Amino acid sequence: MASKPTRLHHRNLPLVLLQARERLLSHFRPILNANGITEQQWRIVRVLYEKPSLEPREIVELCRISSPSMAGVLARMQELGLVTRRRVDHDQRRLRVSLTPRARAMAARMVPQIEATYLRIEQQVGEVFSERLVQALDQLLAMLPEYDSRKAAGADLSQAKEAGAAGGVIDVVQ
Amino acid sequence: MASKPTRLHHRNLPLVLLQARERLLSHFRPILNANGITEQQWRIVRVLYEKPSLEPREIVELCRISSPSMAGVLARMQELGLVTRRRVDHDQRRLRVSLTPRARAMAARMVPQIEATYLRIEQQVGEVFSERLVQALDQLLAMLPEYDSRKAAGADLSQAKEAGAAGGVIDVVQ
DNA sequence: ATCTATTTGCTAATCTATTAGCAATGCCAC
DNA sequence: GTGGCATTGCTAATAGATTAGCAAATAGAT
Repeated sequence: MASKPTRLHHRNLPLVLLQARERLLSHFRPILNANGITEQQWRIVRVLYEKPSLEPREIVELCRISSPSMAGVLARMQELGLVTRRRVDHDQRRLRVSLTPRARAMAARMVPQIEATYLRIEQQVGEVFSERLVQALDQLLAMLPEYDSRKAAGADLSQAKEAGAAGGVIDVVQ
Repeated sequence: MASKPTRLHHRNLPLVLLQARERLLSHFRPILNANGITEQQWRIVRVLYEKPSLEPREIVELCRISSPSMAGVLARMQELGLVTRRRVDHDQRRLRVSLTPRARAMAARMVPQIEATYLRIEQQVGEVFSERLVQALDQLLAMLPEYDSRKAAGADLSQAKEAGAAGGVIDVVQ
């Protein structure tokens, strides 16, 4: 396939994404530190703040935290009095996680600071740019399927096309 | 300060960036696993593959790996026979890190696979989209300065404007 | 020449990611 | 019902991230 290049001609895109994320996080981290919670804990607080309760596998999906990590994170958060965990009656495997009143109060204090930070960032990079960037990232996620390491042979692009069509994706970043 | 919102109106942009990065990495991870190296190790191999040697602080900067992590990563890579470390004569603090021939050979085997994966991804999301996304992320990095937690008061935007002007940044994502 | 301040790489402690695997529960076909 | 099968949450081991801090070496000012 195309003369086997021995040098890399592409930027390290995952690295650029990492750097962009770190740059952004540097603006939010002081707020998290001031409240004594970690990034992952805040992601969980943030999604639980919108709903009365969620199950661990839902939080795993919403916060992009792996299941093995989630076990430890939730245990520590319970230890800190941020969440409660209780079994679901009709299915003893399952679990429901909720914010404690204390965590909910903390989130209410933090939300305005987080929002203010987003506004300050939009002021620096431009609101339009900011919105289009999010849109572009959403499009990437819609067009590029998760790689399934089990089906190594026989590249199947139908999944990508489905995702693209389903999401109503615009041509490009535009 | 616009009336202290108690709900979040912005998408979690760092989370979206994380998800995009993970989605991309899922396509590269099999290559790394097949060669028995981690993401961070590959980032280091990749930059050292282009140059004869680098110093740890340069690698830290290029690979976005924190200095405390770098110590352990380089120690493990030396243990695995991937890199060599030797002191600089005229400055006993400093260090020069190089790839071993074995690591260089491994990189030469991996580069074509990495390149092929980039091409496959570009095929799925569109080459133009891919290039514009990188461009947009570069613009974000140019416009948004690292937050300096030391200067809390007196927001100074001059740094952002300088960076924007210096980089020859286009209006928006476009 | 000496004293101070910075640079460089490192250790320590805690938390999270990744990979593999496992016990318990529930589902479902038979 | 019962035996296969998937789901749910978990543990264990290793690697990295984050925060704080530290010793040695160097550069700069006096």
